Amino acid sequence: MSRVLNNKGPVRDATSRRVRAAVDRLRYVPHIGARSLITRRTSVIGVLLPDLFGEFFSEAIRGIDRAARAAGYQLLLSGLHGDRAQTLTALRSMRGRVDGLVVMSPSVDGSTLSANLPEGWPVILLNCAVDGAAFDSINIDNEGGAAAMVGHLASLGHRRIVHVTGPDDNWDARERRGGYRRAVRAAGGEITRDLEVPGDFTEESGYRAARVVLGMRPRPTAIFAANDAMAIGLLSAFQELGVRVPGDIALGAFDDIPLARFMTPSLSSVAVSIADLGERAMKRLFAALEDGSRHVPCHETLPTRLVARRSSGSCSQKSPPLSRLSRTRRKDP
Amino acid sequence: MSRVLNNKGPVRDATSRRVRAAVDRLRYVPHIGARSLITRRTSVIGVLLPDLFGEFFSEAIRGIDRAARAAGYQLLLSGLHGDRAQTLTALRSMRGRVDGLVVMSPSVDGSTLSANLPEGWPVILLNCAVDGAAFDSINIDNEGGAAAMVGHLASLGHRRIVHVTGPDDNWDARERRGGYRRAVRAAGGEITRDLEVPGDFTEESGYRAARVVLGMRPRPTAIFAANDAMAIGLLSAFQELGVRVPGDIALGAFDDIPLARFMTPSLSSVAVSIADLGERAMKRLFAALEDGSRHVPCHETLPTRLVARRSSGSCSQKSPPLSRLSRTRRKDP
DNA sequence: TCGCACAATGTAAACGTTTACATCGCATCG
DNA sequence: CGATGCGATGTAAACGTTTACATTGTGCGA
Repeated sequence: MSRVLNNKGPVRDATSRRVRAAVDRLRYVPHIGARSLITRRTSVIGVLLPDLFGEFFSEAIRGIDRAARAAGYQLLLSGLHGDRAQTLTALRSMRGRVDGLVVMSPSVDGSTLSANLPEGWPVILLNCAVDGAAFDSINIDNEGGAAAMVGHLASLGHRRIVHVTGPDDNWDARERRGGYRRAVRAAGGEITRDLEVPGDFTEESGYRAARVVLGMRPRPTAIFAANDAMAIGLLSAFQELGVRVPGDIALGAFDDIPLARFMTPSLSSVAVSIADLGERAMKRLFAALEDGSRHVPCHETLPTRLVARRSSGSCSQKSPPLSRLSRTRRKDP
Repeated sequence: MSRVLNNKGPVRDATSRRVRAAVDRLRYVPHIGARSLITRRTSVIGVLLPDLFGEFFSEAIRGIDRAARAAGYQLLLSGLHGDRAQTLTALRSMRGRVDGLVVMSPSVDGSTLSANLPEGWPVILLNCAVDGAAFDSINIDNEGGAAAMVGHLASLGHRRIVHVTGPDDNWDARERRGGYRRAVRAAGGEITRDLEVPGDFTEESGYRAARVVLGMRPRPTAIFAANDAMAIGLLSAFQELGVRVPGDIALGAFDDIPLARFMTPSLSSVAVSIADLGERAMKRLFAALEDGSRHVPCHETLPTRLVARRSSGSCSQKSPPLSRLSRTRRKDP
């Protein structure tokens, strides 16, 4: 019976033993679905991610899972592939299955989201272009990180700095471009639309951007790529074309994926602890869950860290120190 | 009412419209949890993974999610950190929440698993050390892949080939060691316990193994690392110590993570399509779901592909071809 | 005109838990 | 000795759906 399994209400010791014996004998396991119907809590958190791809995603999940496990929650995962209808479907099928929601969707606009999100649900938005106080949110300091990288390049003497952008409909991309512009302006550098080469966060678009950049006159002396993947594409192209980095042109990027330090030359980038982002989001979600309906949404911005390596020309370090090795632990082959 | 939402039973057009109007007006959304109580299906698949870490895991999830989404299923994710009790807890809290299970757990033994798995549940085992016909299973051809890599090294003239192993309790690791031994024997090479250096799949253990290998007399001419992460550790150590690869010592590994081709020198490895593994598993699971109780468990082994790059000394290719670039697409920064 | 078949709709049981409440036995106290 | 209170246990309603079944309404052939 329910009272002995959950230690609720008074129950005599003998009875408890008798019940437990029967439970064992019949291999009875409670049906969690039925329980959550009456309890109105599922111990499940819904997680909506933009794309199930690459290090970024896996890091985010790792942080989220760590916090969830610690709090006794499970994760209902959904990777929404940018499609609006799919987002809606995913949201809908979460109803009645989850206690709260973590949504990371840099390319979905705020109104769509808030229109389809259930009223009273605890929701944490990660890196969403949603303004206002409607929901809790945690964002990466894209603007500050980008400005730091561009400032770093400027401090090395560069004044003609190209920015290879991310997609226009991506919130992170827009923020990073903003940081780029601010830093260029602050450094008294040149700021034109021509210096912004459109990309889409893929390696391939970086590869293509390389030729565009090399065609510019006078040739820019530095590039800030909006993410590491595009920087890798740029490096590949430069290597093929015999352009030396950072000798002929300096390069900085954003994300600091594990690959970055293994590139030749090693890639200067802006690091952000994605796992922390996820873990933090969950902690806030649990807090909101406790507070119930009387919860004031709050907004947080996670700082970034500039990692100067060889591609920006600031550092002559040859090999990575061992201390960083252990970070990339892989339990599974 | 249920009949109009699900298009079951006869219902007049006018009534249907009237009901739908009310549904819209009240913003009614069905409670999926309650529905699954009576229908006895949840449209959710439980996924148990060894560790939520790195490319390997994210690729697996990606394949699983792709197939699940296509079939209208959602994913209940759980990363079990090797702990037996946690595995049991995870399994238990899946009861009543999922229609089927995908379990990837290279370090859990078969008896533990089959003892705690519900009787009639459709379950697919990935890379598990579970023998017999109890459950469906899909495995990677670790043995064959390892043998291919070692054979590749032998064909380049190497006879004294070291194997840096994975953890002993890991099924993949044991299989790969078996492949190593078979290939060495077949090539008439030296086969001693001394040539097997213990590792644990981490970069750090690879780094440490490097010094062990360099201390051997006569010095081995080639190394087969049981996974890429350890090979990266080896490369770091060799670089620091001024040992040239493949000049002084050749190196081959296993997994072909995206990083492999960006290392200097680029890393020869054994590729396996993890995403395919996941997708395949889901398809089989759905098939089992259809068949109901009358389903014969079947076992499958996924082939691997040898990718010879510079670290093994077989190939002088300098930069990766563009065609491979698009594979590493990252939607999110 | 009266059944009759059949389509449309209303009704209630069922799924497997939790929990509020009723009941019962027992000891203590007036 | 009977009333009171309390700890232990039994009972049934509730959660939000689906579905089998009962009921009602309608047109049609006999």
